[in-house]
Amino acid sequence: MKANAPAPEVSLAAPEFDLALTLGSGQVFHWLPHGRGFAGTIGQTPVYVEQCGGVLRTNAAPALISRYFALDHPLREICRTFPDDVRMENARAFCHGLRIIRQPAWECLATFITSSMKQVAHIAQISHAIRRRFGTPVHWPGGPRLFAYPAAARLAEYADERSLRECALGYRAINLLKTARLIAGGKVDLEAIHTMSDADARAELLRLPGVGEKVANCVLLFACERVRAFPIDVWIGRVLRENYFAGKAGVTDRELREFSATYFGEFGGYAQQYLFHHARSLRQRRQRGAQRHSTEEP
DNA sequence: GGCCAGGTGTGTT
DNA sequence: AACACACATGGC
Repeated sequence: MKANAPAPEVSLAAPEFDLALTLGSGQVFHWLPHGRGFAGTIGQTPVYVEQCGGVLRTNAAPALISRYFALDHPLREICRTFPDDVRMENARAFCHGLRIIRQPAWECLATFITSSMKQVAHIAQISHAIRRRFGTPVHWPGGPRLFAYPAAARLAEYADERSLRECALGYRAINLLKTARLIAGGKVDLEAIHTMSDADARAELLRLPGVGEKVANCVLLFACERVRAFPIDVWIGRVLRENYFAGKAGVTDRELREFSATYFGEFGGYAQQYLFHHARSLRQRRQRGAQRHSTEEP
């Protein structure tokens, strides 16, 4: 485990940041625990990064690290914009230091196309399977083999539905393949959405097979800096219904969308991520508690 | 072994 | 616009 962790060559200040929390919050899926930190890729670059208090140590360029982990986001001010209610306050306290990172758009899009009706752990498995099979191996000297996420053009050329199903994509395989072809063929320009309005960028993403409201919002939030984008999945749906609609029956998806678009403010995407991670962590805690309880029985 | 998972596409009222 | 339903796979 500790073998092959490179001597971190660079340090950079990272106040108001929790690396492990950020990487474990379900916005990115390929980072692996390594040495005292994590190993992964940022685009084509193999990266090792570890946190020691308010400092990050890494073998990569500080500018690359700083941009990817969004260390420039004014996190304290962002959290101040959250609405003042009990659930939000608990999530904010629990997620102190969690940042919305800047992922490469294609790998974010592709990963979330594979995410529907999948648990977080399984999304990570699929990401690694696709990287191993179609991605470029990269590594630092003496380090473990890491794989960059294959570009859309690479999947369009080398993958087919069968090989993607072998990566455990199931029925999502054809969607990823068709989307890769649309982007590789220039029918949809992922770069162009960065300069569009939120609404236009969302509409453009919705043209892609396997991309609905939820996945489009994930891409806008995690790859396009649209910090207001508010993905609503089963977890967030439950949080909203239970905490902001008093568990009332018959609340429609449309009502949830309209409520969340305004109530959580200009950094709604951040609020959403805090609520999401908090809710998932609470369940894990409950499950471990229940497990411990059941194993206490004779 | 049934239930659930960071949903989407399709077809029907 | 709202709803029902199918869709693969793995963890618990």
